[in-house]
Amino acid sequence: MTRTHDCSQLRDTDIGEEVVLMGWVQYRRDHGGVIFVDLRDQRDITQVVFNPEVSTQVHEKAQAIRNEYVIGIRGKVTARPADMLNPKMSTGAIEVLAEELRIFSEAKTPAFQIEERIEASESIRLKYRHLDLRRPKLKQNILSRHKASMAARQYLDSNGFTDIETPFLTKSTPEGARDYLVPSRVNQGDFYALPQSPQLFKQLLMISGFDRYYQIVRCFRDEDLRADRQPEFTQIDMELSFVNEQQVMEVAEGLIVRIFKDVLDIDLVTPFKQLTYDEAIDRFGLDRPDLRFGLELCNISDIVKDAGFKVFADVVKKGGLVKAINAKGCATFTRKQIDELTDFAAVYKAKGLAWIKVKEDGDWQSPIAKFFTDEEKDNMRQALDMAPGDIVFFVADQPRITNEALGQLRNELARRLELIDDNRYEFTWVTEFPMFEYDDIEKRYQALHHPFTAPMESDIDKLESDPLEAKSRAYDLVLNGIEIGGGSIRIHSTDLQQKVFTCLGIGDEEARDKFGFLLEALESGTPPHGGIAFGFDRLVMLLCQEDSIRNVIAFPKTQKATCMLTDAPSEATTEQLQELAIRIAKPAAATDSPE
RNA sequence: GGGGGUGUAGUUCAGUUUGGUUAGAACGCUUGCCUGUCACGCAAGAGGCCGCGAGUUCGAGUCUCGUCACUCCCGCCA
Repeated sequence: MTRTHDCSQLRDTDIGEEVVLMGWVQYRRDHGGVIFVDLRDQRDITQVVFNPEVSTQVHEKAQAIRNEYVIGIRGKVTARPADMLNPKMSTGAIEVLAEELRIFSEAKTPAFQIEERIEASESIRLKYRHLDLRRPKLKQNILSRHKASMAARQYLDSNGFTDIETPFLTKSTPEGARDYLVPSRVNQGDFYALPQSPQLFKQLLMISGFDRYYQIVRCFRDEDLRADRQPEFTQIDMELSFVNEQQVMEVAEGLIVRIFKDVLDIDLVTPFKQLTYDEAIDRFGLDRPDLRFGLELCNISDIVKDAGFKVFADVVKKGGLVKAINAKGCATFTRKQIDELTDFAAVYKAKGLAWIKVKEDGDWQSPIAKFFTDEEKDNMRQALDMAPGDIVFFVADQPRITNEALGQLRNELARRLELIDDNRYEFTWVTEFPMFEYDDIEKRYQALHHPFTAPMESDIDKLESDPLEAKSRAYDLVLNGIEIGGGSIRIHSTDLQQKVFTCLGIGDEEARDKFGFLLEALESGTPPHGGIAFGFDRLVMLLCQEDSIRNVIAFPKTQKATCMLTDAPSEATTEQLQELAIRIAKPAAATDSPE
């Protein structure tokens, strides 16, 4: 028996033809006489009919069929009776009258039904991933992912990029995320690290003279998971020589345009918007603004710096920020809703959420209204465009907290007020990031992007004089409030690289030890270069309108980084550990021996 | 590491507020009937460690404490 067609192909033009179809049984409908089977394969569903008038033997055999059995049938394509067409099926004009049946494989009753409309909990779906992948949504997501991947490869190939693989077993780096370690048997006691990204290798490739590199590559970070974070994830990674920021962004935009065209048939308009980091923070509070709605933040620090309301005035005096959002027409918010929003802001460390409702007569209803002079009120009214029916929310705190809390509140308000159009795609670049931020816990500067990002030329002097003011040549691409990619122009001189290491508190010795190979390579003739990496899973998630990257990864991990299908990770055998010279020393609390 | 949510039949859930005697529904499953269904229909039936462990109580799915799993978020992570 040889398959002649798949379950998506047959139409009324095929009537009379003898065909062989193979697939899974979606439904069996036994009418006592005639039996209908909806036969499903990857591509679609075709109805098969077992009629005792055609063959009593085959009909009898078909009675044993159950859902998810894998069968093959040979038969004639026939027209359905005129009033029995099924317009819901692409193959609904025909059916195949079975003359021969093979049951390739029986199937246990599945843990959940292979149907879109049937809900199943995430843990069940993960445990039986092979079944979930049979269902339309997940299957479509995986196919979209493939389309996106093919679009990227074709675009990059036709733009002169070379796909070059880089090692997975590589060297641990001190900056950035926690590494996944792999013990070395040949070199007992030593460990490889799985790459957090191929960053250094792609820079080395530029130094090698491959002037346009790309890779769709797995990356590994041993950090806690989120809906949009898995321990292993995929990047579209690229690097170019002899380019500046604008050139990288242009190529990257072309890539995104191509992917949206091929996957969704959407024509995006380029160039994308560009915001500086400072402007993004000022207007939206976050470095990944969602531009699908307004509700911009307003800095009223100057207006309230001398106000009788000490909470505001003191914050400004200590170098903090007072900012506000006007939720137009939302003065109807109840006390309960305001409390919920206050709790929401508290998650981001805001100590409070002040508010002012503007009543219909223009008067303010607010616990804090009495603290302001008429002039301050007028200024606020003007700055915030306050009209009857509005409610304004305020956060006063250190700049970071004010911006983060109010920026997140902005997103939350938009969700609650349903201001977000799910079918819109608002891209923006965010540029001119700071080089460093200060880590209060480790008492040192940390690279906002990574240690190989070049500073803006005009800011090189600030590396020593005022590191926090130095801006970098980094850029992020943000789509609907989600960072989907980021990159930078890199440092291509040893001197500058060493200066940046110094800022980061990486001494000469440590630099030689950890990055010696890079410093060595930089001295061997390095082209100016830069690149970008896209979070492929996140991108596909957005293309598929999913809210978790687990739904676009064939075999994802749980929030505790386990695989419910294979039960990984699991213990190693004593022999394995001996070969690696590893002894397990779990904390005493983990043993369950009685006291 | 911290906070929230969920956990009851194969699956999705109700029941938990206010403890009470036999834990329900839908879908699925099994069997029988049915020659035009397409989420077929009709009839009958099977199916429960109420996540796990302690405790309170005459009595716990329900209350308390602990614990485990899944999930969302903060921290962490670009």
